[in-house]
Amino acid sequence: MEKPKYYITTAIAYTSRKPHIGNSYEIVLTDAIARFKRMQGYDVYFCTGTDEHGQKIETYAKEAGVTPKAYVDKVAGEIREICDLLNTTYDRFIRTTDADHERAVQKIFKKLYDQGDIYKSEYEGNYCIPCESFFTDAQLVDGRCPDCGSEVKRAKEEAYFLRLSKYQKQLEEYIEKTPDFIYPESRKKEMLNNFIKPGLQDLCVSRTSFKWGIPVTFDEKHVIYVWIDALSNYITALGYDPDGSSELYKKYWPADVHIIGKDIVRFHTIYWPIMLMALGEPLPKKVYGHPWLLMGSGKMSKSKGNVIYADDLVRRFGVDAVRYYLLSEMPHANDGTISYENMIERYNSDLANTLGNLVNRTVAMVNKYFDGTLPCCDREGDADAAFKSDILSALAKETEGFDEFKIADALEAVMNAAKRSNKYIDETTPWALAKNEADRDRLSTVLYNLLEAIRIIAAELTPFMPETAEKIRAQINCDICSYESLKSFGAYPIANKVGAPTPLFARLDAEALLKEIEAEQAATEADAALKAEIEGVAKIGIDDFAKVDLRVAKIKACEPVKKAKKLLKLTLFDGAGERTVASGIAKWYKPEDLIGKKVIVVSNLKPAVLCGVESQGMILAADCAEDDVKVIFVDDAMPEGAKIR
RNA sequence: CGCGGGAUAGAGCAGUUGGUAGCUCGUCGGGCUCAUAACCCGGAGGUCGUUGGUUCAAGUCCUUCUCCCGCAACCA
Repeated sequence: MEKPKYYITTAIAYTSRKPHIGNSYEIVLTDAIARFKRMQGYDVYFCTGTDEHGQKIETYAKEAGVTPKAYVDKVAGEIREICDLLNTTYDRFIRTTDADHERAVQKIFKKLYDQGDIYKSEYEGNYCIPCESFFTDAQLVDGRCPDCGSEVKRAKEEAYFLRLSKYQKQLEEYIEKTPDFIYPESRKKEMLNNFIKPGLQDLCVSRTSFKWGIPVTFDEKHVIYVWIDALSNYITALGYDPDGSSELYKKYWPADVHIIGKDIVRFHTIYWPIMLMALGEPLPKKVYGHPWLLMGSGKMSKSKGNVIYADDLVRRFGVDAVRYYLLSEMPHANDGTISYENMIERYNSDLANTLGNLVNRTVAMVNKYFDGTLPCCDREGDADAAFKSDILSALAKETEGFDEFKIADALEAVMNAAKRSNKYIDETTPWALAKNEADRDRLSTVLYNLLEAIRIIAAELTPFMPETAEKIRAQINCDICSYESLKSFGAYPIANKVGAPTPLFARLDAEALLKEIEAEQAATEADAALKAEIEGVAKIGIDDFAKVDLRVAKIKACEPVKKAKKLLKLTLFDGAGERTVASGIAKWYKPEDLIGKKVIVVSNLKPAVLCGVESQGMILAADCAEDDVKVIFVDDAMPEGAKIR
């Protein structure tokens, strides 16, 4: 019988910069599922890759002084290295700059255009000249540019559009009729209520404002914008072609699941299905929007200085420990937090103590009492039936966990089997049996049961920790690990001679390690700060500084800005008159703290509209620490309007 | 009232269709000595954020408020 197929994908990673550990979670998660499905007997195709076009990359490349292609080659290389470092088993690593992808995307675009689903029109919007950007009416703030506050001009730009509206109803029906399509469930409502039901606007799918993209074949001044380019990777990777797709495509499409971050659920459950409908192709069966991995309390970001990279973690803890930690610590729906403390704790208690020690003590006993080979396995005892049944029940729990994308639960089921095995050792006290020659067969049976349990555990652990599973198999000298062999007890060959007991995970000294990490972080932070100082701030001449007009001003009035969390609206007297300034300091100051105080205002800053308030300048404040800002107050004796230089 | 998610033991989290509040770590006590100062058992610790309600019964359903966090947007 032919194996059932299973097509699984991650989102493709944007090649703007090196991804941090949060970005890497997705590939590990997907890999665990892919490996499990393979173990279950599915014919799995696992696709991941990189999204490499767009204006942002064009800009970054320019800043770096290299071509966009050179830039993305470098970052895509880094991303792929991380995937490999994390021991992930993707079948294809697609890049949106791959020739086959580009060709297919152009054909898709043409097909949709020819059949009228893509049409040429004008992007009519409000154009801000300084920002060189278009904004919709909804984006404008008081009729001005939301970025710089300048006046905008009604302008038109030629662009191609995809008719989302035409498929809206069809999509709505599909989502409602396919309850499993969007997962977790909570996101489904969000999509339907917030985006689909209010009505879909046709999607702008081309750009003329930058060049770094796949050209539209029949209209060279346009490049294909991210949607059609990036989303279609899931089919082009398999060899989709409007003129006749590959066998690979016919075999694997539709995807069984797209694993993506929760932030892009919208694109995958609205734009992508509609593209497929327009192409007349089947829709993916499921889209799983996984939660975010947070570092400490906030999202990981470079500016917060709390970024952790996969390679740092792997270097310190080993690849399987990192995989274990990511997979066990992430809830299936809520965001998860990671920290070094927690990571070390889990490493010691779960990997070193529970799992590593179980294998170690068992193998040690088999060697110590029987020289590595057990004589028999048929002297049953009271504890055995319950033990075997508990061990065997792990498989169903693990399977259920994977089926529901509750990967941490699946992993926990396996680790519980290891705990159960430790308990069995206590129940049967092999060291006591060893003292009595009459109990020799019983002792052998107990150890056999343990080896068999370990065999099962190692197999079940493979999707999460492939290297460790392999090490365990080497120690027990048995590589029987098929899914079928996990359903009943006793596949371990009695005649096998076990290897030498070698600790799988050495315990970590938490205190020493944390100290070391702290020191290292402090060093890199200092490095980064220094670097920023040297590189980030270019030297300016006195004439540049002279362009900035700083004045002493008195705060006459102050109030919070409605609909803005961070802004305070200040009314300043600068000697010549009153002016309004919006300042993002609401978190640190109350209006009454400020009224009457004197501050420094940048008086010749171009006005900007923020949350409906026109801000005519800015007041100076210092970033004192992570998340701490202090306004610079000046001596009350300084007259309003005094120029500062 | 912009949208959405949270608030459960010292910490981190589970709690499906309402029916005795659980897990991991930590902590305290005990057991064991095969093993990586590991393993096993037990105890303590929670008015499930707040107010009111529905019900025989509410962590779970409805309601008031408070506080956190994402997104949108705005740290001029």
